[in-house]
Amino acid sequence: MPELPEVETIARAIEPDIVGRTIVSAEVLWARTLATPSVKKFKEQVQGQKITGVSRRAKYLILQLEDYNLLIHLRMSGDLTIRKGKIKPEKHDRLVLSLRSKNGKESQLAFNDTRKFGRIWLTDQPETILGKLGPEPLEKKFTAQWLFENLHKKKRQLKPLLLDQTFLAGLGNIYTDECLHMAKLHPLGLSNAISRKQAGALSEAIQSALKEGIRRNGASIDWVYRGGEYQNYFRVYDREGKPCPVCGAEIQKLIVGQRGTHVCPKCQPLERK
DNA sequence: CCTGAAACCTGTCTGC
DNA sequence: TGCAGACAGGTTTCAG
Repeated sequence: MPELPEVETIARAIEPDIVGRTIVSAEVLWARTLATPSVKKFKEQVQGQKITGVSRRAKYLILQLEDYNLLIHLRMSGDLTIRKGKIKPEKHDRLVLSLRSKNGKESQLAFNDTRKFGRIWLTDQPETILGKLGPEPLEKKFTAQWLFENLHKKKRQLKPLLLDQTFLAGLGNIYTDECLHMAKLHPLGLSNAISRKQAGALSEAIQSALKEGIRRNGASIDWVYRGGEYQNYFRVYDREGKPCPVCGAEIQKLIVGQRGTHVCPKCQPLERK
């Protein structure tokens, strides 16, 4: 499910329900969910910590605790939900934090992750994990100029490069297809062949696709539903065989960097190779 | 440096 | 109906 707009949506949704609460205990139902530290240390260290803030960097959710940061990466199928009271874990719950508010109300923050790819880190050195990420596409460091210069430092296929979180942070398979279509660029185009004008169009497209995703509370597909609506506005993603909203040509599906990739053959021509 | 393949997992859908 | 195979929003690691 989660790319930048979905993670942002979840961060905003859970923030009011968890900030100010104290973690009473932790239940770890799938040990490998914990990237660091060990289950034993995790339980000891997290217990008694008050949650002081919630934020997002790239696709990581960050729960700020008094003495640590709790980093959560949802990967393919992870989700976070708040449950009131004391209840049994649900199917596919991998880690559950029991919380208590000032007035003694109990609730739980559950990390549910069907495919078990998600990871959680408890650390006082978040930079060791977040430090290698590229810029946030919605922050001021990310400009048309920055994008042009950095695309030209590499000679890589556009789509895999945009998916590379050390290059730019937050895009995933859906939003990359959408923004390449908006910018009329082919996913297999080479990064160093992009003109200034194309880089400008791409930077605009990236920001507008992500902002639209956030505005619509992300995309909800399959079994994960958060009330997001962006899936109803896909231009190319998951629309193989359907008409391009711009020119009416049939959307084609191909594989790029092992990922299903959707393009309009007319709007996004591939110039040679 | 760049690309592609495989691995990590479970569930759903498609085609025979 | 059953079953094999493909595929799914992400990332890491390895081979060439």
